[in-house]
Amino acid sequence: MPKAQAAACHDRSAALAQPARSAGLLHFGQGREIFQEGGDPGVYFTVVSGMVRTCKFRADGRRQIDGFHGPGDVFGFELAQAQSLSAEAVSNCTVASRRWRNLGASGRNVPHHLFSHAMRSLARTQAHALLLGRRGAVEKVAAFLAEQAAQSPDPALITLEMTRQDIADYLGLTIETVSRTLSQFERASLIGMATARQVRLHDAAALQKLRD
Amino acid sequence: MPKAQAAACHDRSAALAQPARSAGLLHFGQGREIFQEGGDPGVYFTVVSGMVRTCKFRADGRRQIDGFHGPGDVFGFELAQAQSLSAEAVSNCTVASRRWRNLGASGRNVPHHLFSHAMRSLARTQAHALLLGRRGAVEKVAAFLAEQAAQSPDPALITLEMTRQDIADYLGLTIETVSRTLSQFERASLIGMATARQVRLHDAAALQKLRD
DNA sequence: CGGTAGATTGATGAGAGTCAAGGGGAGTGG
DNA sequence: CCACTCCCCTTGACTCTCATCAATCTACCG
Repeated sequence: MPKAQAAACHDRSAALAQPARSAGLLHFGQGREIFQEGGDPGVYFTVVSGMVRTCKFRADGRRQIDGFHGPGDVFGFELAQAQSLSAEAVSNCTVASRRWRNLGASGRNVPHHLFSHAMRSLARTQAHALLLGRRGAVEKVAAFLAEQAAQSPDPALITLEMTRQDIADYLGLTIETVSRTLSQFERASLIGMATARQVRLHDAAALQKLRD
Repeated sequence: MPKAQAAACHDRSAALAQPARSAGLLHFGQGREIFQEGGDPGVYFTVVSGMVRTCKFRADGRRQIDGFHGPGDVFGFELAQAQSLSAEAVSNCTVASRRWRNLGASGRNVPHHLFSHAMRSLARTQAHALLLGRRGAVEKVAAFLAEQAAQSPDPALITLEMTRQDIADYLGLTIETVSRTLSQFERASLIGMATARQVRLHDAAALQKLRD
């Protein structure tokens, strides 16, 4: 089965160590697993520093990334659902875990911030579904760059914390297609890449057009 | 532009009539618009009978369907976000509208049922994103059939209320590919189609495997 | 100075999109 | 009751994009 190769690229057995615990904050080294499918549904997390990915593993070993989460972002809400995702550290990162009671159908009210987190997760996931619905690698990669630029301190300079494989699994493409599309953008002078992880947007307007 | 053709297939100008109002319940004829992007964010809806689709229209006229909603399902929560979707009646349907205050950051608690709706919308959207991330028409269509079967009174007999175009826009495929894939399933005796809208699952286990 | 993981590039083929031409089925009107 | 029409669906032929397989290339680290 040819797809087994891709699975090996992000073998989960590589991430087994226990995180350091310090005043409710958890630290994870790059690639470490933060929680896995079927974890404790009574907690959720906030990213303090670094970047986290939430993902789903298929039966055939293929991986699909649900989202990238930077400082301030909340993740792990999905645990309340049957939908179980796992989470891993894209880079060295610190996350804060919070316990909460899922009140079930108890009829009690819910703290506003929890509702707010749910709504933001919903918006994020809808945007992702919209992205995945696009046909064409160009549209997807352009949309991805725009998304990253929006979260960057300097919207013209993106520092990608994730690998090409991560991007591919997020966009529903292969690593080669992502790479080729970025090269294509560079040849067209839409972007410049000092290193593979440093992307400068030369023509944001043109990229905007490519998004759709 | 070749894609303009597809846009004409679901021209929104065809749906302009006002719905009948009766005790908070709204009735919509097939194809009618229930709300459009940028509508009143202070209401959400529950399907009483029939089926509703929520969708997004792109600049080039292409349509992407966010979800299908049957009796009991809640939709329109997205209105609270910048993410605006529109909603249309797939079949003749009745929906109940409810008003709610989006409390913003007021710090007050939120009624539990609202939170519950948000979480279910989140789960639904995540499942859809997972579906769209699949590569291959076979996987997508098989997953779609499984999804429909799960909501059907008889899990072995699906009555599709939506057109092939709806299905295609939901799966990120073309109408031809959806049609061909269903025909392929039928030739393989995985399903049987008395009419184009009546699908009998002959081999649910095999379809399950195709989902991946 | 290797060694390794990540990234790029090329060649090739499978699969989905596109364009185009028919087949029903349901409703309408004669 | 039949003919007509419109819309939806299906099927075929062809094109093109992207996945796949394979070979480097680069940067980083021991």
